[in-house]
Amino acid sequence: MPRDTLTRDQIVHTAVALLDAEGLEGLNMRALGKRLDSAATAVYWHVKNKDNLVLLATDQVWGELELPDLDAVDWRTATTAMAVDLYGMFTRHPWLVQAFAAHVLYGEGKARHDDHSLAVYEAAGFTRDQADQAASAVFTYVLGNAAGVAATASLTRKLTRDDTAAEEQFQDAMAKAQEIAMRYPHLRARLETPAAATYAAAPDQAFEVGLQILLDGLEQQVAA
Amino acid sequence: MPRDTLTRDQIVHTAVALLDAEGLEGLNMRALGKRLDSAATAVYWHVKNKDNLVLLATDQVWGELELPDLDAVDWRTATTAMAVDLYGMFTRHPWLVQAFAAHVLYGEGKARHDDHSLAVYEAAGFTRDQADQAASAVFTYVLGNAAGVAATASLTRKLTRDDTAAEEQFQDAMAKAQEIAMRYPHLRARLETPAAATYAAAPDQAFEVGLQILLDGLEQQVAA
DNA sequence: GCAGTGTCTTGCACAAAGTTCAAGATAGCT
DNA sequence: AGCTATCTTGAACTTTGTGCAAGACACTGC
Repeated sequence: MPRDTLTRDQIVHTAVALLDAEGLEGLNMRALGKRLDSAATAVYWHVKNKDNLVLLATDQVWGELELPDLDAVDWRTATTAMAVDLYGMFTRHPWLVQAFAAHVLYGEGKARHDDHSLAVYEAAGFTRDQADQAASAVFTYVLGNAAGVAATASLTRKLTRDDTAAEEQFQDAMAKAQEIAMRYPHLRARLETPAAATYAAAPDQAFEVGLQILLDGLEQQVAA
Repeated sequence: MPRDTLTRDQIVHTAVALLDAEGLEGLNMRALGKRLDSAATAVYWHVKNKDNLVLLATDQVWGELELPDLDAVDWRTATTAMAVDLYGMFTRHPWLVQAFAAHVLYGEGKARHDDHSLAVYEAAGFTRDQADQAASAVFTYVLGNAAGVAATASLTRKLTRDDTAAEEQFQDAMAKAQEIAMRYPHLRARLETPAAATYAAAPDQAFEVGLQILLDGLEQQVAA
């Protein structure tokens, strides 16, 4: 064993931690080096470049997912569990969404997840095309939700860090948003009612309800 | 009129063009300056910073959307049209997705769109909460689809530009992806059949079918 | 016509960040 | 003990965002 040498695994792990804490634009090689107690450039021996590092981090994170037992539960329970789990992954690692929008990321983790999805749908009586469609639609829906979460996370990070200037900029944006919303009748109605905080304030709940609606649609399809 | 001065509008327009052509990471102030035939830093007189510029570009692009006449068509036709239009916007400007995942973007354009969505659903008999939920779910679904499109667009750009190194890297990734897929039975089955090109090759079609499924779910909800 | 002022543009410069490279350090092998 | 393969380091180059001071231009009032 060479002295106290870096590992690719250790680097990826640290990168994930950094990404979680600082977001995609907060990841930089020098900061990573500092966390690893090594020169920034030492990383380049183990990893081709930054893009590649993000890709490895993505693969790593997919490993967190648990796949439900196919025989133990009905398909809606199973797909709901998978979708919620996926959503959780994105929530824990908001930078993932940006990574997904920026590069085509297909690796072991996604393959494992997709395969299991397809298995669930096919076991439930979906044709192969229907299963494809269902898996794709659900993943897409989760990803879309995750984008909202990621945006919010980025904002939150900015606000908790340099509360000096960012705070008032935020207040400004909020005020402007409100002013805009007031000019549109349906949005206005929502602002003017106590129950205003419906879905905007509870993205997780909106996600789950929407998911069930989507699954309703899928169920209807397979029943026909 | 001062000589040949820059306009904020002109800058934003050019920025959109550059973003469309080069993607989010292809937008830089010096390139923008070159397109505008001015110094890169001249932009800073009209725009606070790069983030702000992207935000303005986003607003600009929302203006492209057409809103269907509420009385002319039934709600499914209307929402389908809106969703497809939205999807088109994301397809034409893939960088939008990344922008949406990176910042909370709420402006005139989104407000206008949201308001009209809500109007459609409420006119169709959805309760207010149901309308909220429906609008959110559909937008989210479109955004998720757009993420896939954006990723592909970024890849395509990379491939058409420096075909030298990127090409073989791409082939490499494809080969690896295939190798992975072969280890998972359901994915493998899809690779081994002529009909393999189902949804992976036709994202637009998958989008529309999935959208209808989601709308089925929503319809069921309002009928109950 | 001319000085003055407000509006915009430019060039310079700096800092942050990705990446390369040559040189150094270390562990194991002979 | 020396050689080599494996890593680490520091310096350096490049790209990119952005601040700043100085300049250029048009329009005003005299």
